Amino acid sequence: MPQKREDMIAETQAKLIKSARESFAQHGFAESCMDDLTAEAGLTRGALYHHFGGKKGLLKAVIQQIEDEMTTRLSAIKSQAPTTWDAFINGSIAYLNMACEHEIQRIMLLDGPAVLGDPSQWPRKNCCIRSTQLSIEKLMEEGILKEVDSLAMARLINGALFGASLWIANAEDPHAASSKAVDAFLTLASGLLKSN
Amino acid sequence: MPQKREDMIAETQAKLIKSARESFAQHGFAESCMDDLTAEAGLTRGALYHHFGGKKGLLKAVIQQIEDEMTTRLSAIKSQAPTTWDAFINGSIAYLNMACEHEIQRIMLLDGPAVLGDPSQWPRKNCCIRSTQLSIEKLMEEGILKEVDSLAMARLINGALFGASLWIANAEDPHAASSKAVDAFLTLASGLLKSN
DNA sequence: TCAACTAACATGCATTACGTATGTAAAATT
DNA sequence: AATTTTACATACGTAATGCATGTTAGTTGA
Repeated sequence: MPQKREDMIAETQAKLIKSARESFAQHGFAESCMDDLTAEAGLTRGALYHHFGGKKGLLKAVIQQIEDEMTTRLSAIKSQAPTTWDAFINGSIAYLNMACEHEIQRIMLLDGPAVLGDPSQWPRKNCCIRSTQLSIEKLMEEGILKEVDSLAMARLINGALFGASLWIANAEDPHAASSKAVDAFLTLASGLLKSN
Repeated sequence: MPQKREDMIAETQAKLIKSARESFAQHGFAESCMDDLTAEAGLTRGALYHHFGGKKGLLKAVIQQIEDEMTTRLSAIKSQAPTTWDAFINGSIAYLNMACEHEIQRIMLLDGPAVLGDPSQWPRKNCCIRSTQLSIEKLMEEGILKEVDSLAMARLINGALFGASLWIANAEDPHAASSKAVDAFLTLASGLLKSN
């Protein structure tokens, strides 16, 4: 029985993205070879060029997938928090932890910006920053936070967590570093509160 | 008259670094071609491999030079500040502004970490982070700041400023964005103060 | 249902950039 | 002055990219 075209396409793309994700995470974008990567998926470079237009296009697709997963994980955590402030803090810590994961750090935080530029101009427009921004706006509406530009603050905070994650991932004792980073972040975040 | 060998070497290396700096800043590391780059310096790839061992080695040298310049600029600004807190704030804002400069953003903040990994393990060990860390330690000694891990906090802060710089550099109105970022940063930094 | 078409890939080739091995000339050493 | 070192240039092999061109399988219209 002949296979549906749509399904074949989706399957092919999924295989390529999966392969690319593994290769990019393991070797980095620059050192990943398209021949190896596609062979791993049981395909050739022809399929890659057809569906994604090239290596950068494939990276975009991989990033899109990872961003979707991060968004899902983040919103699950934030939705469990009792207060908006807790959601903000727990979400931030969750983001910090995710940023320490090798795959995310390598693809999303190192290669992504270097190859594709400013994350806010990516396909999914970097939903992690948006998530932070929305928390901040909600907290300001609730009158808990000082008045600031929410986007600017979200950028600062996400950047801070990224900086910390780079440190943690390369520390001799990542666990200890992580705990210090969380402490420091809580201190820093207290600057946002009207009263503390 | 024969030229001193040491001087010739220094001159050759300086020419290569200068060329590389321009090329890396303009085209990015990955898109920079070693043949073009060395030709621009009036040399060939042979000289490059001899002195720097390869493309990454040259990037290291370029980063080293830029870091030295940033350190000089930063310490000049910090030394003019009347108080330790002012030095910290002015230094941070100066770092933010430098991070918006195209050359620094491209080479130090995007390509550098992607190609060479964690900045704290670079030749100059990222003196900008150290500078921030020293300010924080001094402020804690003066009893102005809450007690935190100074290195963790320095990482958070430098990361925050980097995140903001990426935003500013890609904003429609960079000037307005910069001013918002500075405001937001001052708010955030107030979290460090014991009393505010 | 069968012909015409389209799209999903594979294959082959040209280009280009990298890295190294070797060559050479000038300076340093003896 | 002879020898050795070293700062480069040159030449070549290799590998990865991107495109141009196949080929085969699905899809569509009569």
